[in-house]
Amino acid sequence: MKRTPPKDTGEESGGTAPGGIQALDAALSVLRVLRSFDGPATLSDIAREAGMPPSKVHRYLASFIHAGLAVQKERSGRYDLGREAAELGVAAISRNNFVVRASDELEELAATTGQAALLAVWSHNGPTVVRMERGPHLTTTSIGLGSTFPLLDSATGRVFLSYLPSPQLAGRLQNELERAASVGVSWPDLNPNPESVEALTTKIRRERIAYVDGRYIPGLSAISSAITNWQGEIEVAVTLFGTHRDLLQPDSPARGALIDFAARHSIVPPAQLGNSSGVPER
Amino acid sequence: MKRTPPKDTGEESGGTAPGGIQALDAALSVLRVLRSFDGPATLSDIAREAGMPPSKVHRYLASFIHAGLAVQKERSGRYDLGREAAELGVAAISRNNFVVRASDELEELAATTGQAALLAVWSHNGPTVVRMERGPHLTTTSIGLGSTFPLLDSATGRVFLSYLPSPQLAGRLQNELERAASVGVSWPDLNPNPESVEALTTKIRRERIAYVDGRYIPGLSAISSAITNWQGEIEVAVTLFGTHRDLLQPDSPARGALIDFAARHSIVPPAQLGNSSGVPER
DNA sequence: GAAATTGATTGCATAATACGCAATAAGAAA
DNA sequence: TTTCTTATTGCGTATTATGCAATCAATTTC
Repeated sequence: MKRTPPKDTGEESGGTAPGGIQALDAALSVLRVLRSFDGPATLSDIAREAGMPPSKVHRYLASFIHAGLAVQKERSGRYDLGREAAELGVAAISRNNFVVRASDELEELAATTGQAALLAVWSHNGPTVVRMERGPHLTTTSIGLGSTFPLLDSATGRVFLSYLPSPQLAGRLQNELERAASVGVSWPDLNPNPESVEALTTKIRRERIAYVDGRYIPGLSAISSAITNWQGEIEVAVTLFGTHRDLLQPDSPARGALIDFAARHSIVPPAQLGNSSGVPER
Repeated sequence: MKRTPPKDTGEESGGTAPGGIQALDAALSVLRVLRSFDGPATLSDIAREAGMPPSKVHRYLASFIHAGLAVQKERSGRYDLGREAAELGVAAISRNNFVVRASDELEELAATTGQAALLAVWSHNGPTVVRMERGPHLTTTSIGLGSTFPLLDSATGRVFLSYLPSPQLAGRLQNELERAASVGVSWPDLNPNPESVEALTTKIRRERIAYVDGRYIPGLSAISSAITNWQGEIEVAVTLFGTHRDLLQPDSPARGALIDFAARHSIVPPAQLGNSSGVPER
């Protein structure tokens, strides 16, 4: 009796793990499906979404229930995440440090993109560099640990501009807008007024990438992306910079790698918890 | 060649699930072991704790890594919980009605009290921040999503100290008591010994408010209260914090608002169902 | 209320793979 | 550089996960 061949549909969990256990891979894809529902789900819903026969899914769910990761509601018969899922997750949250985890892989990001890379967090002085990898080509730069950036005139600053709640930004943004207006500065993609700032930040959040069309530091190009938490707030900005303007091209490999890096280090919010849009109210 | 018979040692995960999948049961017991470490662990540590051969555990970990539930640190080779575990946890928390309802009104609490506000749930690493509102005045803080707190030296920790059953607290409390005693630390309202802890927790449960007389973080004051379920067990701690020490005054409006908030989000246990005092047996 | 339909759960034969064990590779210590 | 320790991988086979059908349970229809 032949087993059905593996489905060729693009599975987000990406099929089987080399050196892993196939049954476990399949089971974990079921757990992921269970997680992706907004709330309790029927066996047939789960099986349909997982692309598996209900009897197979039922056995996986039996084990998840036994382990406390899932529960079956008595009245409706629906399955939901169990207490152990919360405990596992909160343990993971308590061990998650966005800066440390991004730092662990920053060297590799710099190496594969061929750019210098930095991490910045928000501080009293604005976006502040907390970690930096020089990468293969960077020779000299004044940017180093502790460097800060303006909000409007740097890729990193624009990322914070796009994700921080207004109260945190207010004074600093106001100062920069006034300064730019008083010396008649504007950018191809930004005029120093609130409407233009709003349009730019909407674009940055949509595209998950920021840059400055023009130059912050002569001879340097930079792109930046946000690592966000489950409230949709920015935790760290990841920035690539180097001397080649092709870094700014929409199809540059580094750009894709950066967006991917930031996404891999972000924790996506579920629909219900707080900000359903994933973006702080502005 | 016979497979080794199942270990007769009392496995907390309770062996195999009727109607489940044995490999999955075993793998999930490994995941539970990984969770139980305070941080990254070596393969041999995990295998020893799980009572399994390292090669078997390695294969399970390969699948967990593939699914994003675990990561292996490049430098140390140690294994830790991954991003998918965190996202699973956030999803599971978002199905906890106590957390969801408190989250829905957290922003308002922060606004009306003028303080930053946070929600913390218990994890293996202690009280862990799962939700946070910065409020009108907080600009920078090292407290963020995923932050954990000590039991004795934080308002949030003291709330959990007052409501969690002793077995859950035992190791962590013991460590903190020993550490405080060894460096000669004490607080105006707490000496590092069990009797003093008992008196403090009784007071906290009576008043439904906890704070630290002294400072956990210099310049920050915090008060915390428990949201409890129908069995009188703590589900979430709600904490207000800010830079003004008047937050700690017994007549401060924020204090009253916090106690009211927690009470409104708690379920009063029915008097006829056991614990009429609403306190878990200690 | 009975019959039909739908969804959940379980039994069973067997194809598939999880497993133990040993070998190999990689990393750390001397 | 050598030795020791830990992590990872190969492989034969014993074990079990699986597909399919049957059974059970719940819901819907008449």
